[in-house]
Amino acid sequence: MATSRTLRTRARILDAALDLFERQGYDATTVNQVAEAAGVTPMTFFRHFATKDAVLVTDPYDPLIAEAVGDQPGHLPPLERTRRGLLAALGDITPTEDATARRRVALVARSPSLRAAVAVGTEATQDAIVERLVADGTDRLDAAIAAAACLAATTAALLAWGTAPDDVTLAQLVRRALAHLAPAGAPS
Amino acid sequence: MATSRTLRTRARILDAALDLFERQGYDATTVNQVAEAAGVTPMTFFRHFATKDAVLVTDPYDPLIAEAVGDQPGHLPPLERTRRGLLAALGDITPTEDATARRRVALVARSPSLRAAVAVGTEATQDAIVERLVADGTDRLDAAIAAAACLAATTAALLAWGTAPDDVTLAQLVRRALAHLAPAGAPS
DNA sequence: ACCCAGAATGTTAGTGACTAACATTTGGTC
DNA sequence: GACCAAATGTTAGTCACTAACATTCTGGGT
Repeated sequence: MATSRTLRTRARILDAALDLFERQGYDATTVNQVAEAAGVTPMTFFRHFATKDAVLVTDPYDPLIAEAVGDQPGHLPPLERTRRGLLAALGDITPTEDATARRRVALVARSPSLRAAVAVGTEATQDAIVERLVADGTDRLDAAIAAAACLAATTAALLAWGTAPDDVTLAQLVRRALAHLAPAGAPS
Repeated sequence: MATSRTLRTRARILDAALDLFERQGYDATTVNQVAEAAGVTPMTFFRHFATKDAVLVTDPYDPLIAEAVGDQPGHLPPLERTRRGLLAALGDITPTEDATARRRVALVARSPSLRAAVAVGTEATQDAIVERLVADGTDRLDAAIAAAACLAATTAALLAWGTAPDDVTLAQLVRRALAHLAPAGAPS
């Protein structure tokens, strides 16, 4: 298969980008610099990552999250249903698979333009949740409000994790964030 | 004073932009087109609006909101304090001052790139709230979570308002959004 | 009416993210 | 060793945005 070469190139670009972004800042680093450091043409960079920020911002979790929300009891109000769904999907997440996750999040936390990119990505997740709730009869606006609030709290936790001490777990912070949205100091 | 000329030019640019954006879409419209339609140089466009999206996205409400949050009883949990503050600041808002508000919001609701710009703007509001809460002793992460959740719900209401029937009030939707975050079906 | 700062606009030239169309190389297969 | 297709390169362009400098207005004092 031809993917092995692809994967190696992609990894080289990613390494070079992470390195340069950390050393001189995201905004101060051009795609050309990253490409050159990776021994590659700028054009090739964009063939592997659709945008400059795509190197750092990726979230393929949408379908899982929407499913987890749908799995919660349908008689609950949308906010609580979403909250429990997110808790189920992310409450015990452990990004061991990707040791660079924290570096990426730390970079995102530092750059406004990157946080904007995260917001765009989050919107897709929000839409997925909304569609799932609407399918069960929830009013669209109510669903959007619930999803937006829960995801915003979760994102705040994610960004905080980027600059938190090493022994702090992402799952811990997410649980803490969602606990704030629990009905009146209620259980878990 | 020299501002009269400035205001007229700014208004011409704004009118031209709104018109073109509505007719051919935000992303499909270039700054050059807007400038030309306004009888002005692209450079002049940027002297009046720092970015292309600044024509549509502006929110000078940050200090008012932060103050309103600070005015709520300090013994309340941060989420409830923020919620009541936003309610006080926006719960009876009436954008009569600007008849184009709804057109602008409708445009924002249609374009992902514009929603990203809104997210960036909201971040400033969030920071203002967070600083105010932190000044009163709230933990920074808790403050960020509370502000993010409340503002996300509010933004969802704002975007919905853009495409809602004419007799629906922005204040109505904001109150509805924040009601979702009230502790256990509690009062107003 | 005249003049003159200073604001407002224009001009030119450039950077950086991204795209489209087409040419070239590379790696595995028969 | 020739062949096919994926991966990369090349070229040329668009668009948002910026900096430095030149020009034109506009209002206020004489």
